[in-house]
Order: sequence, then structure tokens, then C-alpha cells
Amino acid sequence: MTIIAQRQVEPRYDAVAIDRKWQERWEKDRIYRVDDNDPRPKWFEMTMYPYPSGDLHIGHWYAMAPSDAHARFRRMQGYNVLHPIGFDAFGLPAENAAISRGIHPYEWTMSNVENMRRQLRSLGAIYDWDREVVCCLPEYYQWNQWFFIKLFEKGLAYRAKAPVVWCPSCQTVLANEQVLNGVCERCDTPITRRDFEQWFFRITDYADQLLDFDTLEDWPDKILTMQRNWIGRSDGVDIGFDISDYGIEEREIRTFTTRIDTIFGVTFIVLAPEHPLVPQLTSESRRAEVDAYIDQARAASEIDRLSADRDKTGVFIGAYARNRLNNEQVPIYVADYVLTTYGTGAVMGVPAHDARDFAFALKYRLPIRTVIAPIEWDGLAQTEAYVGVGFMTNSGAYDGMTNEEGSVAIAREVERRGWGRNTVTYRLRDWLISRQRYWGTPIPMVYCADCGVLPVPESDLPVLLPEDAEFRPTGESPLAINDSFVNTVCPNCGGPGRRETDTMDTFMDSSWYMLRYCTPQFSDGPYEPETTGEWMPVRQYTGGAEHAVMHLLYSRFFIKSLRDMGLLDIDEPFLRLYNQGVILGSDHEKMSKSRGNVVNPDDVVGQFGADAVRCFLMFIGPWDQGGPWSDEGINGIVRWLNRVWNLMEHDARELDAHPTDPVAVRDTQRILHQTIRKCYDDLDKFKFNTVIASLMELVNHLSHVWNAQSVDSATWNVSTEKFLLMLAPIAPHVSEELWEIKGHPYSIHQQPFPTWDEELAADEEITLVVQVNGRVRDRITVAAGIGAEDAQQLALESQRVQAHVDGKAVRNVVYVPGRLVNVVVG
RNA sequence: GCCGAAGUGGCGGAAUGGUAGACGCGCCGGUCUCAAAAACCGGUGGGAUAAUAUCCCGUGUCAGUUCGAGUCUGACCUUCGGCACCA
Repeated sequence: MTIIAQRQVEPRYDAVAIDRKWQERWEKDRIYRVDDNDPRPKWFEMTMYPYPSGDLHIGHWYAMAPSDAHARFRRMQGYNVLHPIGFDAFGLPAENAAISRGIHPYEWTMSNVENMRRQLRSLGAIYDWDREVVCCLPEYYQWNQWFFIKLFEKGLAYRAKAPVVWCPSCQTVLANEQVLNGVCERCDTPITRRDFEQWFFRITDYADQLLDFDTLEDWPDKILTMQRNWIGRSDGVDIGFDISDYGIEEREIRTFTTRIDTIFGVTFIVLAPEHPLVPQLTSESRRAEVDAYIDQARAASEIDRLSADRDKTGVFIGAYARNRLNNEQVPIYVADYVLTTYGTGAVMGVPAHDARDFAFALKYRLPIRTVIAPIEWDGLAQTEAYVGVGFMTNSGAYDGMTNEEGSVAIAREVERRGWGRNTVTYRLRDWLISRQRYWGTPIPMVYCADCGVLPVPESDLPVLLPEDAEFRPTGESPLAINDSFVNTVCPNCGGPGRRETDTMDTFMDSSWYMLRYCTPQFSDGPYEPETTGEWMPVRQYTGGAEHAVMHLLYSRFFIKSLRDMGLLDIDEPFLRLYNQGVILGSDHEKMSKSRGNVVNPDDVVGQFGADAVRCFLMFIGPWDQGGPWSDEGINGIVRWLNRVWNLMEHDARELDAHPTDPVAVRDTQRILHQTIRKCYDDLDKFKFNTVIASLMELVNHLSHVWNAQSVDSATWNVSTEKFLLMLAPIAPHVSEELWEIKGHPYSIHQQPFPTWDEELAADEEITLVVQVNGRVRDRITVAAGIGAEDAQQLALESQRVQAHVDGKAVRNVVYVPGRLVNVVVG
């Protein structure tokens, strides 16, 4: 034990026994069971479900405890609240654990789920366990398959070649996280890329709809910005450069540009290394060099390739393309800063007006021709790319126009001549669904030599994941070597067929799990439409900001596609979103075993009880900012709950033996009602840290009046009762126990949240700050409703103000009602 | 690199453009005790000063807007998060 641990404050009540007592009682009485037919308005509040990694981390508590407090608050506001929990149970870690420990992924996952269920129960949350969703079970994943087929039938699922990261030594596909500095994490072999036929969802068909956030009620601006940037809509022109001289099928290279106004400045063309025209256009004398370059480029990650810091590299392929606007022949290069996944995979190089092209031209000594003249241009050679506005120059008939005018005019001309067209490009790419792995939902498709690619008939679902599959890396996709799985019959002709052996991305599971929570036992479809329609959309979603662009975009796409298939009549899955931050170790670093700063929730809950841990996590700081755990800091919360316990144990009748001070009664009343108002507002906004701070202030005040015996028992009883109700959502066990001790009827969690009276919360007197030239010089106590003239007069009469005015002329007096007077002199 | 966020006492943090540092930790002093812990009471940004009088400085840096800036604007510095097969 460390010195700090010895100084730990202990609860003065048996926290563990109270936790257990009430968790069992609530379970027995099923007070958190959610009834679809409850007449109160429905409120669906979800927190992102956890991956069953093994043990509940304090980070899970940080995500779950405050969201439970918020959901409890909504319950106390009179809503029928659905606040469910489940497990995101497919995924790579189960397979890694299986490989390293020889346990089947199913067993590893389900034993983790079992353990985490127990740990999650210790939170004392309002989860209705009858609605738990575990998505690696066939009852769940069969509907992934059902949805996949629906999307396929709708034309939203298609197959195309796509590169995967490949380890040539292990002969297996790697996830990005299995690659460390360009080598395989298992065997240190440099990685390569291979093209596989894989399944995609056409999320790009929904790009513009996904950019429309109008029907969302409250999402953080930063998430909207990240989604907007991720989708990356660019308006520009798709324009062809003529290559008809080469006698190949393609007669032009299609490029995409947002700066068609700079087309007269094109001095080269760059193709992505993966561009299909590269092998066809490369001259024989350049082929060896080009091929070597492509091999090297394909090993690099996209992040590296796009890095502007990195030296631009490329190779001339020995071919030229003609710029139709000025009939110039420009050289064609292959370079890895151009990506095949964006635009057309080819760009026109305009070094004078694009920073990347400028760096490239400098390196390969390509001409740099200014075609947009900056205002007050000195005509000298450029030392960097000029991306601003200006006048068209060196641009034939367009010279003298502003570049905005030139842009419109050139685009019109290009379109008229049939050389190109106005178009929109997105950075967003289609959603790659296929994973060459075992532990996921089998993709329900069959390949027949005669009939082609066919979906498994609905009546044959689910396509079960075979239990006996070899999931260790062998160079093949795990399901591909399982003959009894692969071999099937064609659903069309009855002849031999082969099953698809890839599984689905786990983001498929999380794209619709909110629907399953509404009617989790329903067996005739993924969800029962009527009840689900009553709960959906989710009114409040909480989770980490790391899901800003993938999960949250995929589920939005999913719901919109279901709507368009007539399966559910809503536009968005989540109306409000709140992102909690990250809990750090007490050393302010991310928690990790190697740093030794990991906090085990079972340990601290066993020592202080669930409520102290819940409250401390909420008290650390603003929930969206995260913050460091502190072994010393939790003492403050334990001490506070002890003080609360003390106060609640007092016998209020003792107060009536002493004279009552009307000022103390009025102060108590006012502070109580101000606290209710503050808690109500701040709980609504997830500002738990200030909720607890204001409850502490109320407790401090109640301690003072108890010590002074200055209020009557009625005032005391009203105050303590309302205090406990405000404590209930954040500390459900202690508040329930004290509620019982004070003789109130079970359960505190079925009571409404207290309301405040504005008149009782109002201040009669306020402190008016008096400034001279913006510096505080005096504070005067005045009636709350004081008028401007009286306030200004009082301020000017102040001795301290007079000393600073010091005979100088008063030029202005600013009065902010209820706040301050600022006397401006000089 | 691109995109996003954040910088306030010894520490976590509070503050509709209007008293900077609420609340808590820690620390200091006191009460209680044989003693310690716990508990309770009081103090606690820095500096000048005999002073709880008064004055000056103070919210990453430098400018700006304003009667008034932690808060708004611009530039810069630092730290953190995401970047499409971790989920």
C-alpha cells in the first residue's frame, strides 16, 4: 500500500452493503423495466455500447455513469425512459485473443460479456436487462444478413476490387492497427497491398443528404464540422486531356479540378500509381522505373502519402497529354501524392497555383507559369504557389477577367465543347464492408458459375458462422478453407455454388442496434415497426468523439436507406448527441498497463461504493473534456457523502427547541430554490460538475444552519427532502437508503424531480460592483430592484470612488442592472 | 501533413462581455485527544505594506475591438483527439 492509500477517507456507512441491498431490491421489484405501453411520453436515451474486451475499465464508468444520471433525470422529469445496454461483440480482438490463447472467439467473447454484465450491474444504472443486445449471436446477426440483402436488392451493395494491407510472410490480410511503421507487427516483414474483390455500400449516393443536418436537434458543432470535412464536397470541373495519339481505347485522361480558372497554367499531368492508364501509357524505356515506383508507393500509407511535409516524389512515364485549351503537350507523371480514391485519380499540375504541384515542379524542374496575377503583381517569378484571387493572365481570350469570371467562362466553354463538365466530387468513399476474417457476420451471398452472384434466400437465413472454423492465420480467409461452409447450392439453378467467405465490418452491427433495443425479442424481423416507430429516433445519444465520422455517419446512412426502402419513417437515428471526454490516469496520461496508472473500477467501487465513484467521475470537470483520475480527489467526494449522511441522520425535532431566525429561514429557502434551478438547468446540459458543486454549497449551508439551530423543522425537512431528490440521479444507492431512513415511501427513483419557485429563488439584496475606468473600487449592497439613477448616485457618492475620481471630469457612467456601475473619468 | 479541440492558483476546475479563482483536493492554523487518525472551525493567487487599510500585478504569447476581455477578432506558441481494417 502506498502512503496515499493509507490517507484514504472511508465512507461512514457500509457502502458495499447498501449498493448490494438496493441493486437486489430494484432487480426484484423490476422498477427499471421499460414498458412500451406506459402512457408517459417516451424518451430513448442511449450510450454507445461497449466492446466486451474483458474487464470494465474506469473509462467505461466515465461513459456510463454520467449518462445514466442524465437518463435518470429525464425519468424524474416524467418521461418513460429507455436507456438500454448491449455488447458490440464481433471484432478483431476476439480473434487475436483466440490466436494467442487458443480459445474460441465465441467463448472468449461470451465469458467477457458475462463478466462485464456483472461489472455493469455494479453501476446501479437503470438498464433494462431484458433488452440487452449481443450482436455476435445469430438472433442478432441474421438481421445484418437480412439488411445486407435488402441493400443489395436496392442496388446499394456492390462488389469491386479494393486494396488490402497484406503481409507477404504471414500470407494474411492485416488491419491498419496491425501495421507498425510499415511492417507487420507479428513478423516485422514490410507490408504490401493486394487487390481483392470486396463488397461496398453506396454511402456516397447519400453524400448530400448526409451533409444536411437540419433535422438534428443538438449535435456538437465540432462533430458536424468533422462530418462535413469527411464528406468533403467539392464543386469543380471534370476535364479530359487528349491522349488519342497513343491508339489505346481511352482517348483522354479525365482529371478533376476545383480551379478550372488555372487551366492555362497546366505544365504536367499526374496520375495516381494505381491509375489504370499508367501501364498502357508508360513507354518501354521508362517501364522498369515506373513499375518500381508503383511498388514502393503502394506500400506507403495514405497518411504518409498525403503528408505535405514529405518530399514529393514521382516518375515521368514517357508520355504526353494535350491540353485542349491551348493545344500544349504536357508530360505525364505518376506520383504518390495523387490518390486513386479521390476524384478521378488524376490531376492537372498547375504549379503556380497549387502548393503540392509547386513543390513537385521545383523538384522535377517543370515550368511554373503564372496565370492568375495577384493584385499589384510585380511580374517576377513566384517563390511559392499563389492560391488567392487575381486577374487572368497568360490565358488567351480570358486575360483580364477576374479569376472568378474566368472560372465560370472556361467551365461554360469546356462544357460547350464536350471536353468536360461541371461536377461534384466527394472525399467520402463508399463503405467497404468486407473483412477477410472469421469473427463477424457472414456475408449472405452465393456465387454460381452459371447464375452469377445471388443473395441467400431469406428463408435460409441465418447463414451461421461455422463453429469449427480454423481462425488462425493460414494465408486464406478463415471461412474460405472450411469446405462444409463454402460449398452450397445455387439458390437459382440448384447447381453447385460457393458461399461468400468474407465477413462484415462490425460497424454494420452498430449501424442499427438502436432499432433492436426497441423490440429485442421480435423474431419476424429486425424490429417490430410500430413500437420501434414510437421510440425512434433516439432522443439523446452519448459516446466518445472518436466515432464522429465513421459509426455516426454509417448509422445515419443506414437509417436513411431504410427510410428509402419503406422500412422505417425517420430521417435520422440520433436527434441529440453529446460526446464525453477521456478519463486519464492521475499522472495526466492516458491509462495504460505499461504506465501503471490504470484504475480498476471493481477496486474503487469495493472501497468507496458505486455512488462515490459515480459522483467523483462527474465532479472531476466538464464531462466533454475528460480529466485525470485522482486518488486524493475522491476523498473530497467520500467526505461529502459522509457529511450528507450525518445531516440526514439529524432529528429535525431538535430544531424546534431553539428560536428560529427568520433571516436564516429565508436564506435557506432562497438557496434551496436557487440550487434546484441550477441543478435542473445543468443536468439538462450534462454539466454534472457544477451540479455537484451547487449541491455541495447547499450542504454547506445546511450544515451551518444546523450548527446554529437557526431554522424550524419544517424548513429543514423540506430542504433535506428536496436535496435527496436532487441527489438521486447522481447517487442512486445512498439517496435511496437515506430516503428510506427518513421515512419516505419507496422508491425515491419513482419520484418527480423537484421544481423551483422563481419568487423564492429571487435575491432581495444584491452586491453592486462599482468600477472607476473599469477597475473595481467598491462594492455596495443595494435592493435587488434598484433603478439606474439610484444606483449611479450611490456609486458616485462612494468614498472610494471619489478618491479615484479625484476631481476629474466624469465623462460617462455605465450601469448594468443588478451587476455594476462603471464610472468613466479622465 | 490535413481536420478538430483545449491552454485560468501547488492540483482538478468555476465564471449570460461586467466582483477572476465558485466547488473540491492539497497545504497552514485551531478545537477535540495521552498521542495520532477521523471529524469539526478558520485561512489559503503573487507582490508592496505594521495592517483582515490601501495599492500594483495576474487567465499560454503578441496585437486589436470595448466604458469594461478568461470570454470577442487576428497572428503565433504549446498540448491533446481523429485520419477510413481498433472499436
